[in-house]
Amino acid sequence: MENKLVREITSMDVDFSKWYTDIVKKADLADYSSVKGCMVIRPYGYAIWENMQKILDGEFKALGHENVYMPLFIPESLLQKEKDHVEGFAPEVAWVTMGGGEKLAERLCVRPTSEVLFCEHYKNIIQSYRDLPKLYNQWCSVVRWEKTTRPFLRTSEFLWQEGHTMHETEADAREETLRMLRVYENFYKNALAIPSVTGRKTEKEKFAGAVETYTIEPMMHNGVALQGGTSHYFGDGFTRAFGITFTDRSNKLAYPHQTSWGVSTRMIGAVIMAHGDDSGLVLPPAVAPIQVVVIPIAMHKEGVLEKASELCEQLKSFCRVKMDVSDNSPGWKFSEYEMKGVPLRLEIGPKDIAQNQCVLVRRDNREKTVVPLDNLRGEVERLLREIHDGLYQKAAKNLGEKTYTATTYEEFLDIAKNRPGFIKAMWCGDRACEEKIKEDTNGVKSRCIPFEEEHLADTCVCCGRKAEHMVYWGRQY
RNA sequence: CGGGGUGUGGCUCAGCUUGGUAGAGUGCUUGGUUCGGGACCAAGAGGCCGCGGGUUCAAGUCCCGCCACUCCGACCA
Repeated sequence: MENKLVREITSMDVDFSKWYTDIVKKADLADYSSVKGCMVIRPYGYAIWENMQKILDGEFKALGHENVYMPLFIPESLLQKEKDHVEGFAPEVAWVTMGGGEKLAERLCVRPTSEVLFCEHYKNIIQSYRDLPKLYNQWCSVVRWEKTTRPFLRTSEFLWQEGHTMHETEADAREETLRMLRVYENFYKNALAIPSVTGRKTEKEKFAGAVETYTIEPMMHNGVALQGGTSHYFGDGFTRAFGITFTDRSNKLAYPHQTSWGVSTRMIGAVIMAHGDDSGLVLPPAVAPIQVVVIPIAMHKEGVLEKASELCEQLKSFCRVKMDVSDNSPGWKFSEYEMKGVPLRLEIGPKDIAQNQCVLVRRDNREKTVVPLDNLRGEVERLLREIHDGLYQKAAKNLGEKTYTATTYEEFLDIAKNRPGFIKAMWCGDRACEEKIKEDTNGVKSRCIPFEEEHLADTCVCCGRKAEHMVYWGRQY
């Protein structure tokens, strides 16, 4: 990478946190608001979210899911129907106690997640096995009263989707749980160009009320993990608590098996921290609001604007494009769109026009390609694909290089202290070891038990007893 | 929730030690010249100095309280 061209952005090696918030602000993704812990998502940031939504929504629907909308408020009595669930969420919910100037008979919480609302509704509409599966999803915002917040990564209110499904059998529900995890994993890979470690959460880390929680854990540039999406299998715990029954194929009453799964605007944070550099944001083409920015050079010269507009029209037929005809100098524009992470820049000036060509510059590595105009579409499509692949490979390399193996506790503590990243190590299955590790390392937690475990040793890295599983460990946002 | 830091035109900050007319750079507006890596000239607009109290003839500056943001921990998607 050349010297950074944007002075205002703090270098990521100097202060990664500052670098992150600088990008959020300088790339016009979000702004602070007067509501503590809440942010304004600005048009450029929201456009990224809309692209993410569009792709995921299509995947959900292709698998038979239907979108619905549930209420914002949950009566206290409803939230309390499932014991583990309420214990998990109660500490971080916001309560409404007044309405129209009068104290409410029962206070309402602002939804932190909507399991109980879906259950209440499913109770009314499920009678027979013929009504199953029920595959609902909603796009909405939820509120969790966080103590410390950071734009996109952790805000008091955030946008997300939550899928809630009901199934006839445990096997169906378990299959759905894993199916949706795969949807997330593929989305991270194919749309966000972010590789991740996936697997099952330990008892200690799983969702409040779930039987199993599966997770996708991408690694950020600095080696810190971000819980990127989760998919839960609930068994029939909620359906029993809510009295949701159906008549099964043998004419007996049965409880359906349930799942839920969600991803949030946190994914924007993941994109920033997985791909960004000292010049700003770097967006994967699939979700970039602008995929190609057209910069006319020497706009006042005859024919330049006309040619640039013509190219713009041509590009519009197959990608998202913007032309900047503002009065700023070309150099200013180069920096501006690098800061905003636009994957490809197209420069067109008098010299190019004379030779019937233009210059394409990649955001990720600043590589310039001179392209004959006859071949513009092919080259743009090729470069966008290569940028995606390049970003994925770079992130995969980072994940590989920052994943360590520990077979002794000394080794484990040494890595945890000195090398940011994931640690693969054996574990006995005892929660006490997770707690001890977290305490001894000042914050390293189990990320997940991967689907394909390696046999690294016979004994738990922490206590020395017989090992049950291989676990990925790491710090998280 | 504990510990630190910071709040002054849109943004980045100086001024505070030692109280005495509100500053710079950048951005913005208008006009002109420029244009292949953050161009230049000229003229303008823009400030309850985070909020509230106090001390003083006089507070951006000193004292007390609060709030917000931010970093490091604890907690959590």
